[in-house]
Amino acid sequence: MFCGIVVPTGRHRQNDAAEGEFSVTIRLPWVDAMTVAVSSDSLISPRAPGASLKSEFVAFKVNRIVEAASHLFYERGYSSCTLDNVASELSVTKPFLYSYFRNKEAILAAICEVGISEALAVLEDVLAHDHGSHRARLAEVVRKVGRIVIDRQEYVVVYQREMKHLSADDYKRILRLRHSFDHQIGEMIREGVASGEFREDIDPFIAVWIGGLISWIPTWYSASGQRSAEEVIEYLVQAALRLAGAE
Amino acid sequence: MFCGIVVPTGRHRQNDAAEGEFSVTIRLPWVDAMTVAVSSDSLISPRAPGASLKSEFVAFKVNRIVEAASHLFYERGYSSCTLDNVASELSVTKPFLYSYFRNKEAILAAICEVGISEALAVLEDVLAHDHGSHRARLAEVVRKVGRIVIDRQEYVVVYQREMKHLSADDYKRILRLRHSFDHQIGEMIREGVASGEFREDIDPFIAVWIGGLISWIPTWYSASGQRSAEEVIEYLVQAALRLAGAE
DNA sequence: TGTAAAAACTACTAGCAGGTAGATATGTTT
DNA sequence: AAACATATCTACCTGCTAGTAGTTTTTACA
Repeated sequence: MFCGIVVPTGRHRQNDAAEGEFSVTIRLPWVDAMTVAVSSDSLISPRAPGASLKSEFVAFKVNRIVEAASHLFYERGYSSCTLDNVASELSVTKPFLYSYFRNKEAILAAICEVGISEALAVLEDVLAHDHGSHRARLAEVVRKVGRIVIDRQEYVVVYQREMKHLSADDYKRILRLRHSFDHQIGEMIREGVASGEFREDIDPFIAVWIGGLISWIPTWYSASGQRSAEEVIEYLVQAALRLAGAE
Repeated sequence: MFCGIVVPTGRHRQNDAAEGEFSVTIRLPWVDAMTVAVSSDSLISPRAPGASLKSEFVAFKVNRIVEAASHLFYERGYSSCTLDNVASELSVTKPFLYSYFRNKEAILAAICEVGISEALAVLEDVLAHDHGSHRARLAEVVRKVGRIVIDRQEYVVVYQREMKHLSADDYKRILRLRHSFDHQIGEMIREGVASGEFREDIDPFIAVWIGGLISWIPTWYSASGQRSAEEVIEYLVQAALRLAGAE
């Protein structure tokens, strides 16, 4: 709609009530990172119900910024990539970015949050449902998280490499998400061992090794390479089960 | 000796012949990255035989620079870390660095080369000796490379994260080393499968998964953490053998 | 079509960081 | 001790980049 960022929609309509409600969350014009991951639609998460068209516009633009920045941060590194680079990638100008993000670091925080919050959501979804066995549950978590790190490849790599540039507050917030994820994975494996489905003689920190398998994928996987994402994920699941001694 | 970089030696002696010979390799004062990894002593590789005392001084200072830069690049990232930071870490000045390295990127190249060239040396050493079985040979390679990535933790992480900032030439040179390493590991595993010692139904790219296990260690291992390096390495070997189906 | 509000832009600043020229200090040899 | 060579430093330049103030353009709606 504006300057290369075309909002995909039909008619514009003002919804004052909804806008008022939502401004608590969106905090225009300083959209903070937390909100980004939750409120954006197509790329990052489902449309927030009850959001006004206007806030959807904002979420859409925020998303496009995060997407473009993620790609450039991935290629050139966070510190070497200028906001002018990001802006020109989107055919907008730097002050445009500043009307959606407090500063450069806030864009990074939004990127870092994508991968980990999606992984956490998937994990909690799997844990909430019954899968018959601990083995099946582990396989399902690994399969889904594997899918995320492949789909969000650039986000994940940027997160891994550039997290040190986050402000203290953002760093703590994102680390909390990460710890919650790690903790739940660890628990899941402990339960599998206790149930007798996984071998008892495995490394008590086996979750770390499985995490390595998964975390390393985004650095070597190439969408244009020989192996399809599906193939990689199947072998990943096989490798994870073998590490857990649950073949 | 000068300004915080104390060369640990007794007397100074001039050895014109040796100096002349060596200047081919050392190329004073523009020591390039290749030479660094080969010519430096205590930290990176054994003393080059026949080197003059003078060239040892140079190698020592180059080493100290690489060490300090590696640490700061690890903590702050390559692009965010200034050469003034590196210089003040060593209590020297920026032009001092420039008399040992062509530019900032050359320091990065030296860092990147440490881990991969050591790993390659270890791999070729293991392959040159008989280990009785393919299983034992794989275990030995994994054990030794695991030790390197732990000992050279910061170097390896900087390499993984910052390689994109290398000049095209340095990039190509270091990537060649890396490819040679990957290729030989792949061959080793193929031989193990062919011999019947490893399972046949494993992922043909299993070396990539084992590589992930190893490459991920430097990002989570902490020398001050609960687990000793030896313990981590033993579990690493166990995990690698299990992935190869060679328990 | 006119008008007010929102969105985006142009043009700028201040500070920083890579890199260098020339001065100074240190060591060596006779 | 003088003279030369080497090593290191001081002081600077230049280009770049995060962030901003104020102006212009676009949109929504009467």
